[in-house]
Amino acid sequence: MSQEFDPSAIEAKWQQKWEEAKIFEIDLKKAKDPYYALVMFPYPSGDKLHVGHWYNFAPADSAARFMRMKGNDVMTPMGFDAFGLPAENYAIKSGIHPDISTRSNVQTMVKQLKRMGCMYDWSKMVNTSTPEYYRWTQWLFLQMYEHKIAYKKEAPVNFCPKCQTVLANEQAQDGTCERCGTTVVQKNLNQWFWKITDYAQRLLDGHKDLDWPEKTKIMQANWIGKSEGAEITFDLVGHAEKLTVFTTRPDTLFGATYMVLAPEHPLVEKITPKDHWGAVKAYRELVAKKTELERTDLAKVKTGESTGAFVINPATGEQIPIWIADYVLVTYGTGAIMAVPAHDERDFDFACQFELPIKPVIDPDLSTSLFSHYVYPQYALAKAPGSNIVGGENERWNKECREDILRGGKCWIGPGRLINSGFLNGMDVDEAKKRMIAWLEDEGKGRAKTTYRLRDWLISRQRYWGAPIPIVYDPQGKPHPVPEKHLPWLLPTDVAFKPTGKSPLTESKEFIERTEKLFGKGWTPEFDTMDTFVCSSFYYLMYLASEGFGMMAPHFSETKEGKSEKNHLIDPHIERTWMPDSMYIGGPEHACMHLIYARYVQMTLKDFGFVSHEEPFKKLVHQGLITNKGAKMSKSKGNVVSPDSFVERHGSDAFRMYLMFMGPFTEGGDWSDTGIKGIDRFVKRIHAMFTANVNKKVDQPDVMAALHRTIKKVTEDIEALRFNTAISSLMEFLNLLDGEGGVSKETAKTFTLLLAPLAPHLAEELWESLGGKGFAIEQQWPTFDPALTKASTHVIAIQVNGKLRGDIKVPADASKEDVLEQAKAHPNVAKFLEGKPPKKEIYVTGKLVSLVI
RNA sequence: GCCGCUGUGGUGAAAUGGUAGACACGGGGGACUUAAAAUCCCCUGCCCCUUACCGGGCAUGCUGGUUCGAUUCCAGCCGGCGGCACCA
Repeated sequence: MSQEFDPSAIEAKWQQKWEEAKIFEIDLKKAKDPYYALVMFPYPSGDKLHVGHWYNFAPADSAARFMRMKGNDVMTPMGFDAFGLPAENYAIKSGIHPDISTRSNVQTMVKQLKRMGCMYDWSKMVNTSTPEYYRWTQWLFLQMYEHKIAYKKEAPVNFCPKCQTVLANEQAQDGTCERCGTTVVQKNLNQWFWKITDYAQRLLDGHKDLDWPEKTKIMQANWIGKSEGAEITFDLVGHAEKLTVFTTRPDTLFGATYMVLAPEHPLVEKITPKDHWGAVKAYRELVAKKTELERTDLAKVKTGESTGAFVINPATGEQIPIWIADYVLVTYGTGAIMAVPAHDERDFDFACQFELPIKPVIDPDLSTSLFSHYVYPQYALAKAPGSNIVGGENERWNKECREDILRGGKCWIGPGRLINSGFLNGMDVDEAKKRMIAWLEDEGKGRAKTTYRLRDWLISRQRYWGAPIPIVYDPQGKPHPVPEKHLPWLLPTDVAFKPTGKSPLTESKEFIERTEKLFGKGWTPEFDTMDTFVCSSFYYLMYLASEGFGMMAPHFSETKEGKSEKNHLIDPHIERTWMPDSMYIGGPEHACMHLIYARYVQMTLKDFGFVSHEEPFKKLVHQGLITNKGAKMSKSKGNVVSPDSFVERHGSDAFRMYLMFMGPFTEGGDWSDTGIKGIDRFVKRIHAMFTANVNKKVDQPDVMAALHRTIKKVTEDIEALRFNTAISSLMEFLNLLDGEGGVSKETAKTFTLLLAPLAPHLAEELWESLGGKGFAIEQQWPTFDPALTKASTHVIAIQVNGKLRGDIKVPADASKEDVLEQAKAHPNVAKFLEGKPPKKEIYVTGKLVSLVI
């Protein structure tokens, strides 16, 4: 019957034909309907491509092929995020230079990717570790420097004393070194930052125009962490200096009974009197020794120390004590808080621990009078109308509070009305916030203030395998940018990979000599390299920067005719045509890193005038995660599944269809190869049907109706990336043809085109054998005739009181009356009607009758 | 703790207010074969009635609600996954 079917041979044949015809190479300037289909570029790991990559790339390719057949000029590029730690760690272990291992990994992965048969435009490939690429990473740094976005300040790094290396946060996760288990220490280094915080509001505002998963936008919004509140200034007792705090609850100022500074706060030394200094210093040292994990452990008891200093609460005029405690973070707000223990859980815990006064200022009970006989149900405090709990009663109050903790009491953080709060009394929380801010502004003691959790981007890495920061220091240590004409500022190669505790580039003689030769004696280069997230923050532009600009034009850094010409990243016309990217597909793990950095860099480039759009990625989709035995695939767990043997056995078409058929693209799942057989059979049956059984002149009307329904379903499903159901509807149609014993040539060709995005090689082979002209991928996507999708008869389900009691077959144009009549006449239905007329009769056209008795 | 997602046969799943389990895998039975593989055909959620046909009941994590009708919408609870986590 069917001739020998050899997917490997077919796939190799068509991959070669596609390449020879260069049909996937896009002329960026001539595109009329540009569609930029982008996937997150991979890291060229020694693990090669695994099924997770396939699960990302293959369906993305199917979607891109579909868009091409719909008539778009589709550009879908591929590249490598090639700088980074794994190659360097491998070099430390093996002595093999990262450039060599990276190039070899890239080569292997390109080969594997080509075996997939995706329609990548390889002429536009990028590799972030090549000088042609990283000259632009450095150019970006210079732009940031010129626009005062790049700045230097001291910041701690994780350092492993045993390995003598700086560790990324992910490598130091539970406070110990990932590799040797040694306790990680914090070291302060002078490092480069990019001011991303200036863009916090724009990063939030931009979300509204993005077709992104809501989940991802929420994650970013939480990461940016906008808080609105007030900054309040407190006068210190006996000092000229003032203490400023940030609070989201200015309404509770009357309830602020003490202050807390972060242990690292600079005022601590100035305000602590001698008799408290010993204890304060000891506490600071204790905190400094704690690991990040110990410090952020929520289960632990709160610790702290009194400074012996006081401030004046501007609302009450009372003196309140200043403490230091490590539950206050020096990195957020002003590094200091006003503590309102009655209405903040952390302050409440702390106050109970150290017996500090707790003064309620919010009455949670909105339904009863302001002067209810107790303040909180939890506290069960007797309270006379109008009395002030704190005044003169601190001792008793604390005692009862502590008893209450033993009973599981808590503070009140919800809404309510203000009490014990002078001019705020009786107001609700929102109103009181506004009134308090207005009062503070009038008094010159505070103002409305918005704070973000987002921190500036630390881009310095004390690592070798990254783009060198293009900065040199004069003999006085003042930084100067490396002029653009010296880009790429090459990564030196005379470096051994033995960790010394310093940035590896400090070992390079060539690097230091080069700097002195160009800039003068005593000048030194910046020895740190850039975070790899910098490299990946603009790579989507570099794919487009191929003609006369960007990567292919290093000469652009030269001056022409003595004029100083500005370096441009990208041809403005191409940028306007192709950006923002039409579809971006990649993993959700990048929600708060790459996907924020790329948006930020795009915004800065727009501000500098190099691009025309504020947002790089208009539509974003996350593919699901493929796990193995419930765990994320990783080399260290030894559970990485290689696609190669499956591809060899079943072919790329079958393997990619299997991945798509497994379930919804965005959901992923646990890896299992049971079921690949089903797709294997499907592929073989398709081949048999459309080579040996194209034996009909015309197809029956019901076959034609099914065909048009299939076109409709497959079109809508691929558009929505529902590849699993697209494939199952093709299976259903093939099952129907099997029943018919054959198919017409016209229908065979249409089916072949429907298959083309999903099984591209097989589709080409069938297209050729059916006598189609050109490539299948170059054909118009089939359209359906809505009139033909309609069936001539309907099966109507009949429900009595919501339960299915039978069904009837009626012509599609049957009237409601006829259908109801027939439904009631159905013997099993009549049995349940018991001869009585139904109370209610509902007819859903073409589908169902519902009778109520 | 907070935020988000998720829960359906032995398995992957489908159906987003209208016949729950499409399409597959696996399993059982049969055909072909010396045999196996491959291929093809039939059966396959659980329970009850029945020789059989025809029927009936239960079932989408749990408990309620809205509706003629709920896997789908609403409320509360339980389990799983992911993110953030002393952010004032």
